[in-house]
Amino acid sequence: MPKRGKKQGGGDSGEEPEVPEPEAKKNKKEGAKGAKEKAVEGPILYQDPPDKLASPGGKRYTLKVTSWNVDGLRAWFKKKGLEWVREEGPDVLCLQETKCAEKLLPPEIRDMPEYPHKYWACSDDKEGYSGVALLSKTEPLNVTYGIGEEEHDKEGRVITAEFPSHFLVTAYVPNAGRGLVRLEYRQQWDIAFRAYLKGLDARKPLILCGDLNVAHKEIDLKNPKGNKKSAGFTPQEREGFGELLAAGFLDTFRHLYPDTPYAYTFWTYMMNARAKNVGWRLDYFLVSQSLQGAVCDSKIRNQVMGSDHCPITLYVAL
Amino acid sequence: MPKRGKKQGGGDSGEEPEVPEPEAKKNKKEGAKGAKEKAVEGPILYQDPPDKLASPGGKRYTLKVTSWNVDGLRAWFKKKGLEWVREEGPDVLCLQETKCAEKLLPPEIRDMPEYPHKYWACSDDKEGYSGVALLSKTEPLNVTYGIGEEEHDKEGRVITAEFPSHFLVTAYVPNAGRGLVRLEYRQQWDIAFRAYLKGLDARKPLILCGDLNVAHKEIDLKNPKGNKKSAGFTPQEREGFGELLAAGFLDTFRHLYPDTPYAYTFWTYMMNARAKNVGWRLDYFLVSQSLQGAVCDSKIRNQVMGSDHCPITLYVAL
DNA sequence: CTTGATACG
DNA sequence: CGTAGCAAG
Repeated sequence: MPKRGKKQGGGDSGEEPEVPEPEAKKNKKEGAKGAKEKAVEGPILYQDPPDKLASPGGKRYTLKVTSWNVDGLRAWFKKKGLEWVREEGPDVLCLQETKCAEKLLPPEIRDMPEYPHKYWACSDDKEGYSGVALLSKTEPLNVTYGIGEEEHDKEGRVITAEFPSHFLVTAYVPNAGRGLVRLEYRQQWDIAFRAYLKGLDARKPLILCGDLNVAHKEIDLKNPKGNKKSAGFTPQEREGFGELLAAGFLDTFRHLYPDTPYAYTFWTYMMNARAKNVGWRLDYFLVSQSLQGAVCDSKIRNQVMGSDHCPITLYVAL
Repeated sequence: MPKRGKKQGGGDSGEEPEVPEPEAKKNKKEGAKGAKEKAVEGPILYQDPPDKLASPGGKRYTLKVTSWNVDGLRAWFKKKGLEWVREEGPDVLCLQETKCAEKLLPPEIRDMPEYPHKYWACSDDKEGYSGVALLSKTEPLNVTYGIGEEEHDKEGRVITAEFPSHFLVTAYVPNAGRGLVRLEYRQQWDIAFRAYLKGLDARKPLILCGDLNVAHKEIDLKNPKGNKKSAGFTPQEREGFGELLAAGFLDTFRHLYPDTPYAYTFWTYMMNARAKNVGWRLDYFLVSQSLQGAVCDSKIRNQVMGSDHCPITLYVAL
């Protein structure tokens, strides 16, 4: 294999073969030029609708959670990610792929007064790998790290905060890797993680957020055809996600917007994918079935820069 | 030892204890304020005098050579180093620390028409380490790589070009390393390299240029007191240089400017050393004694940016 | 501090 | 492409 080839051949995330798009004219075009057959289409963008702040039952939200895979907290911080968070003002902020030991955190976030309660997890072995964080305005009753299984808890991937009415879990699910080198492990993870969540759900309603590293259905990524063997869209990972839903959880965004395409939360930095909206929906808010009626909105802040993922925000009326 | 301390304690290059400087007022100061005892002195800069284009005997130069440790050719290229070279227009350009395999060279330099004759050396083992280059307007009679000793020729440190009237050797001498871990090897190198140069010199006059990784005397670095145990200013390295001169070579800059202080060619990127001119003279043009009368000038282009070393230029009338 | 190689995504 | 760590200077 080449050491640093520009292209790797088929299958990589972000590739976009020239498949004609069915709804090509839905979005903005340059002007109303008489479009010939091979007219150059603008990229198919996605505009998140205005936030709904009340539940279907008319109850105003009582909890706002933002989740963001920051792809390196220190770089994200330099790119003003935290300033956007201040404007968004969630009650709880969950971050994934922080890639930063606690002692190396920028003081501005380590000491951030808006979130007096901060919890950091990082990889035991590899410095600068993985890592998640949970910052809260109110103090949780209890906070735990990992999923209670030795072999899955070495990489700082899960934090669980217990609140009076619910659990909040943030996760950075293992990537299956280039060449799917870690797909087997990922399947083990999916089983263990699902069992963990079921256990929590049996005790209290649960909100799960984070980078689940899977696009569930074809609608959840730009190029499903070319990515059936890519990490994040293998049948195994998609089925894992299906089983999670079957275990009693709701994909809040897809529940509210069952047929909305082009709504992605991740774009590879390569090939200018983000400008072309060649993306994947990898970041989710899942909630216990019992919370279905409490969900006000599930947002994708896809205009917000600072990482190869965008932030997502959930409003719930608990 | 700390993993990433800001300071390492004494001995590192670039450190500047507050020794009162004898000629503190030689150079430009802010204004003519009545200077109190602890007045803040501006840094002691160095201004290279105008180029002398003729030899003491009145002969105009026939060869102009520029040498530059570029500290990574690709980064240097992005910083427009080559544009300065085009203005300088030497007949031969010698580069050290290219850190670049030939196949990864920027095409603009790989194909540069001004220098039809280009020679590249790089480290056999470690990619992106060491490496030198020699580019010439005229074609050498012969070009060789290394010094003819297996154990010293694995790191792409020497290129020798034979011209009708002289040899031109460019070298990147091994750094003795933090904690002097490679000082022993450096001493072996010095012996072997000196023998190599003597062999050439017995055949034809010789010009040696490059990063010799030693500051010869106290005048050749800003902080001699604090660096007696630092790589580049140990007694062993300084004596090695002395023996090279004793073998029949002339330090052209020091020959022309025997008492000029603050003339440096390297400044660590750390601690803002270059702005304060806390530097070292590590880059040299040495010539065979027989060429003494041919030397027109030996310049230090210390205003030129693009690396932690500045370029140097030699004019000779051969 | 800055370069480049490497791992990972 | 971009973020980390690392080795080297």
